[in-house]
Parts: sequence; C-alpha cells; structure tokens
Amino acid sequence: MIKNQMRMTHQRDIILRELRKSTAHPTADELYERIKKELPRISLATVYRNLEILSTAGLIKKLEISGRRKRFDGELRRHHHVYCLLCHRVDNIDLGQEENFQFLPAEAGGYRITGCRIEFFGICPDCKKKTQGDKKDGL
Amino acid sequence: MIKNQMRMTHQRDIILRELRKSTAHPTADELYERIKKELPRISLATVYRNLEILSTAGLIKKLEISGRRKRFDGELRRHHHVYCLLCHRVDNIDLGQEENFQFLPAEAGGYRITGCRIEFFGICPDCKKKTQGDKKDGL
DNA sequence: CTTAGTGCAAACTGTTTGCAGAGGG
DNA sequence: CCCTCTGCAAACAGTTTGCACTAAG
Repeated sequence: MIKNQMRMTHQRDIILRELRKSTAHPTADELYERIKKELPRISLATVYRNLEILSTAGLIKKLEISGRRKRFDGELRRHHHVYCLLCHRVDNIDLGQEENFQFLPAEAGGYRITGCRIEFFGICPDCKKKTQGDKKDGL
Repeated sequence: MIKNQMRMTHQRDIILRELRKSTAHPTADELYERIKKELPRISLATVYRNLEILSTAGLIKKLEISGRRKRFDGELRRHHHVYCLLCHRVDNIDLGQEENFQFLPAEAGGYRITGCRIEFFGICPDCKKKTQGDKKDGL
C-alpha cells in the first residue's frame, strides 16, 4: 500500500482554508455553495472527493453526527459537539474538566475499543429565541 | 395536534415483535429481509413507514449512529452502543457505574441541552478473530 | 362504514464513479 | 511529460411519497 502523492491543487487548498476558517462543521454542499463564490466552476464531486482525500490524509476530520448529511471539521484536536434538533447546526462544546476523562466501558462485550464519541443535542440559541413564547411540544 | 388512531396491523405487530426479540439494532432492510420470511408480500416502504410511526409513538427508538443506514432498537431503557468499524454491526454496551453519571457540559454555548449520546467504536469479537495474525494498518 | 395502512413504482436526497481532458510537480 | 485531479453526467444507496386498493376498529 504505497502512499501516493497528494497534489495541492487550487480547489483542494481553498476547501481546506474554508474549512479551517470557521467552526461551523459544514456539509459538503454548504462548503460547495461557499466555494463557488470564489471558484464558480468547481463541481460538487470535486468537493466530495477532496473532503474524502483530506480526511484520509488526516488534514481534516469527517464527523459522524446526527442527521443524514456528512459534516467536516478543520479542527483536529479532540473535542465534542452539540447538535441542534431544530435547525441541525452543529457547534463545538466544552466539557470542562471532563474533557480528559477516559470514559471506558466496564464490559466491552469482547470488542477492542478504539474510541468514543460524545454528542449532545438540544436547542441552539437562535432556535430558542425563535420559539420563545411558543409552546413547543415533544422536546 | 390531535393524536390520530394508530391501528395495530399484522405488519406493524410483526415488525415490533421482531425488533423486540433481539439486541441486533437492525436497519430497515435487514428487518425487511427477516420479516419477508414470515410475510412474503410485505413491502420495504411499509417497513420504513412503520418504523417511523412506531418510533414517533415511542414504542421503539430510532438510533443516530455511525454509518449511513438508520438503525432501530426495541429496547427503550437508556443505554449506549458500540459500533464495529469493520462489519458495521452495533451492540449494546455496559457502562457500569458510569451509567447514571450525568455528563453535563460546563459551557453549553447557549444551547438548551436535552440529551447526550455516547458511542464507542472499535473492532467486534468476530472481526478481531478474522484479522488475527494480519497486520491491519490504520486502526 | 370510515379512514389508517398497504404494496407498488416512481421520486428524491446525499454521495460516488467513469470518463476524457486539464494542470501540478 | 506523467499521472493525479478536474468537471460533467450518470449511477448508486437509502429513504420517502403518490396512488388506488385493503383491512382494522
């Protein structure tokens, strides 16, 4: 399995920059929409391909998170996320001193555990505002 | 929002039973394949529709978990999962005394947090066996 | 009887892939 | 100049939906 050369193309570079410049955890097509302003002829397939390549190369992270679309993160340090049940946005969350707590299961059912993901969900500040006064049920 | 009548059809009942009888967290089409043996004329759309209805009614749980297919769980009590990175199966995991630990973030970024999901990943017993002796890289 | 639920096929959403040509190193 | 990458379109996987018929209560 010889590691082949990864070229830093203009498209790839812009995708990487765009991803690093916010903490918004965009989906492939959110990224595509933003990048089109700068590079109008880029195709969605290129965005998908590069996100895959960049995450395999370890330059970005692919998030396994609620919702049906994949999300990507330019921040490589270990951290966790909050997911808004209403608008589906994803933010970072600070776990304080718990951050380094090694949360390991008593009984792993024979699994070799390689990692753990902690995800919070709830209502984001904007959606809280929008539903202020409403009686939203089921949440 | 008047709750309409949910009829317990033969299909729905079998789906519910099937889901309750194992801890395998099946996807819609795994369930479909199993149920077809008993009910050969059932359609995949019916399985999807019923899983949606049953989870809205709170009789089963829809899992937000790694992988691209939705998974469903007949166990309603709070528990967490392990995901096999190789074969994608999902098992329950026992967190021991940590189970009731209220893992709440120091700084929720203005979110109203309604819940938290903890997911482990790794290699399941079967895949461990299969890769025994191999030098698998990247895990 | 009424109206929720069914099977089927077709639509839809998010993602991946084959191909011929472009451009990074 | 080679070979990775690109844009495009078409394929794909998983899920949802419109419709006319069926069956639960």
